[in-house]
Amino acid sequence: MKLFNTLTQSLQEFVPLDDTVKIYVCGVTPYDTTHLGHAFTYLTFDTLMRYLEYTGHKVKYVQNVTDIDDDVIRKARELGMQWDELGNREIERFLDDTDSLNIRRPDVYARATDEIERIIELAQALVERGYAYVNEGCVFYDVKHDTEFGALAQSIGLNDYQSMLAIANERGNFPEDKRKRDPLDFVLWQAQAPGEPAWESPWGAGRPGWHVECSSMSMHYLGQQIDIHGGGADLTFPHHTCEIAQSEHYSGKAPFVRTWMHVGMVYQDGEKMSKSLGNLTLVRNLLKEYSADAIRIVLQNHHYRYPWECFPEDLKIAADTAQLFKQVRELIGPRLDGENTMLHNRFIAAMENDLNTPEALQLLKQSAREALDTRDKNLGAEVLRLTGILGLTA
RNA sequence: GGCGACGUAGCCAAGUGGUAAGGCACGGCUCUGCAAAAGCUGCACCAGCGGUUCGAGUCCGCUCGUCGCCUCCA
Repeated sequence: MKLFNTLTQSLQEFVPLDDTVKIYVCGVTPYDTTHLGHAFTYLTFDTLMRYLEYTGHKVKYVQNVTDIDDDVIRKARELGMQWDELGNREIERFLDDTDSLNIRRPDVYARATDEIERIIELAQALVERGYAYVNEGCVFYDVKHDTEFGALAQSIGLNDYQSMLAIANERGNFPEDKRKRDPLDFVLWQAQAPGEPAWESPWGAGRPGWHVECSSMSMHYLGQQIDIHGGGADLTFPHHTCEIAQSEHYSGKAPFVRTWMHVGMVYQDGEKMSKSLGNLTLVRNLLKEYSADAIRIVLQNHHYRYPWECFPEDLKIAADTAQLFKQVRELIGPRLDGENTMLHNRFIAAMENDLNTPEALQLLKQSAREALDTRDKNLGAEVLRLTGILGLTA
């Protein structure tokens, strides 16, 4: 199978390190509802996992939830809730929403707050090795000390350390700057602010920074080098760039991740769907009108790497496609006895080409129509078997 | 500003050097008592200019336009 690696900006033959494929995907910060963009990201990895299993791989899939973070604390205050109360509620909602879309849960759903001890250990090790420093109860990653910092950022156009530094300096208006040696430095551990939740550490009470939890959890649950690390394209920089720096200088092993996969953003009203703009299509609202299959089809009709906008018409078309597969089911019945090698091979070829689900679905739609026209039960059975790999339930 | 991506019919979109898929919308036809549904059918100077080539939507350069990233973000 060929997958596009963001780091090298090229399609590469995917070969797992050992007999279990290790996948880590950055999850949500649980302070708001699940929208179509989240669904696109997590459906992509659901589909990948199903396909890898179909082709005979064992898969271990870890997804994190950053349940302690500035946004969670802020939103909880706005709502007059405890931060963990809000987090628990939103985690439940997120899992409900993705369950409703028939997105399989990861093997490990890991919380940042369960990771505190190991995060501290990681931060401490980076201090000892000179990649991080302590100031006023905070620990910062020392970007200047790390000559390799930014390779992933470079892949999306931030060409080198110097330019990142120059840009950051231009806008040096961050309150943290006084405690940091360099504006690009990022927090591994931050000292407790009044009224905020905190954990004990060698540097006093505090809580983890944003990027460090994923390094820690990925290495803890999957090992120091993994096959695939994924997430939304907006995480490429700084989040994943920082993860590489932390992880590789902690473990002394590179690459931390063999294939970086980034999912394109979903748009609404011509702009990126985002919580701050409020232009959201919520999964739970869509589910009132459309089936899980229809929503999966809308998403899988787009290749995971490219941004797209969802129009109401696309949902109707997807609903028709879902209906088409149901008609095939009526023709075939519950047992899938026949097969069609030609369709099977073309489907596999599409999926092997960087998980090209739009092409795969196109093949299935054409074949479904043909099977209904000619009452070809072998072809129909093959269609249903393959829609099953895509996680459809017709 | 730096860097990156993209620009194919009204809309979505395939296409990775060899006569431009498909879908939606729209028009015509068939079938219908009418309509719907269904079926058939029609519908593209590939943003512009230049270059490489026997041949370019596809490769190279420039121009124009749209968008993204640059410590909120799936």
